[in-house]
Amino acid sequence: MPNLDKSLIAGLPPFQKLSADEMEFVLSHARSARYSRDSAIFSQGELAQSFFLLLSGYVRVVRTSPEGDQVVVRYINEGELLGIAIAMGTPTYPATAVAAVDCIVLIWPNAIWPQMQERLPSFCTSTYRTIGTRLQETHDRILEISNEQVEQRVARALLRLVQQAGRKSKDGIAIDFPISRQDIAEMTGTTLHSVSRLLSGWEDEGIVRNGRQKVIITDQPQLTLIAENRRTRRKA
Amino acid sequence: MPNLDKSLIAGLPPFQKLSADEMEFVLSHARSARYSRDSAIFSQGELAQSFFLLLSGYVRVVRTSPEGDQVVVRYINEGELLGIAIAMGTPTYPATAVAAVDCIVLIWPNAIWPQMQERLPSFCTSTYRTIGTRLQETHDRILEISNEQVEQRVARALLRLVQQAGRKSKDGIAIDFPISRQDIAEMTGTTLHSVSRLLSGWEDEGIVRNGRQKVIITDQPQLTLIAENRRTRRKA
DNA sequence: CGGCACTTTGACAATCCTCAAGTCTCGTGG
DNA sequence: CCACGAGACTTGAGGATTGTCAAAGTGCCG
Repeated sequence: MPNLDKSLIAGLPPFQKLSADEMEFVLSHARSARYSRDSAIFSQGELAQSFFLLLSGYVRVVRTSPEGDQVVVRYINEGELLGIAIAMGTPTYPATAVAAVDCIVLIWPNAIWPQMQERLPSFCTSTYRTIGTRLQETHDRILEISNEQVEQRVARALLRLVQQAGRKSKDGIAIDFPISRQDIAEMTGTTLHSVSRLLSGWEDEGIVRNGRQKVIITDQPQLTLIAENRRTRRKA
Repeated sequence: MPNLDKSLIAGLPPFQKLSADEMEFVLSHARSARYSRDSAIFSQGELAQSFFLLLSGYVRVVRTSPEGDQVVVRYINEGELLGIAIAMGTPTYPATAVAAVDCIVLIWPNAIWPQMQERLPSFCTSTYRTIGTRLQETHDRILEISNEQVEQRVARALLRLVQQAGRKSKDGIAIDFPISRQDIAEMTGTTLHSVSRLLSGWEDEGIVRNGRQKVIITDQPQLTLIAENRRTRRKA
């Protein structure tokens, strides 16, 4: 196993308060792996044997219903944990994680979780905070889907993506990973057709620029207006 | 402070594995309180200073958006924890808890959480499992709202209520607490009007019997059919 | 260069929300 | 005990939003 350097994880929230020794301990039990774009890091229903930290790239987490419908649960950024079924007492992964771009992850076997709980309480606290935050974000999403129009929801989703994974390009702010209309639809509870229509309309108004699996936001203030104005009927 | 008897909590999942001494310890830090119907146990945004266990009654947990829209996050049953912001590292309560009927709760100050973490790991593990389960249920709800019609969603919500708080009555299975059309609407992301129409229709078909803040399910198999029989929203 | 996946766009329709007007139930106070 | 009022519920009409169906572009990879 290659040596993993402390600089990989130093400064990341989960490891914020750890001493050099403790980071050594953490890394000594981790291995790293590379996942190429569109490959699965773990799959829904699979027995959870490890938990993960994303070192580089972006991961899309997808949940599938028994009927085969899907939603995008979230996108994971660099430095975030994923697959932490062990911390939730779940024997299997509750969703599927797919590399949205080529990714590098650290992997720990679930077996060391008890030790970490004992020796690194600050790490665990951080993990539980992460789960709590995600629960609340999910509730906010239910509020959104329940009470807002498709237009607002898509606008908000884009703004969140900009916030989370925006990268300055010369035309505006681009989402830093490939994302399809279908993906956006699965984030907002609508269809790819509606998303496509909205994006086309916004492009005509100079708010975004569209491409294949690509969205560039060129007028964020205007998009924010759309997200907040419930029920602004704009005509051609 | 009145003496709290171990029999109050013995057998409840969070305290399953505790010794008599440990239960003594837990109870020595708890106080009990009574909340009358429609009163708030804690409020969204309020500084979280305690966590709770519902001994008797039912509690409705509601989340409100900045715009004032509400959704019912869940109903809490007897024996369940609520207001466990401390376990999620949240300084304030993320939702409001309202007594759906007269309730009795146990209350612990957040200050003793660190001690419990240290002395009663099984209790904490159970708490984290609870949070994990709720996160997954919430994701399932997003799947439902995103992909199913109003009719299916309301049917499913009723079935879940039956499962969770069904009580045999001579006509069928009644929901064991008062629940309005508006409440059901806020559970399913629709309007009280749509819920009312559906329930009226189902009453005509002999599937339910309706009353003021009351629903009795008389034909559960038929309702299950409605919940599952969905016009799929699938794409090519 | 061919094929595939992604995207766009039009036409149409239905689900479900909004608005509006009642009716019914129940608790409270006279 | 009865009347009253407020909150809960029902129901109808109408139409906007947005999903469905269909078909044709378009960019990209091998």
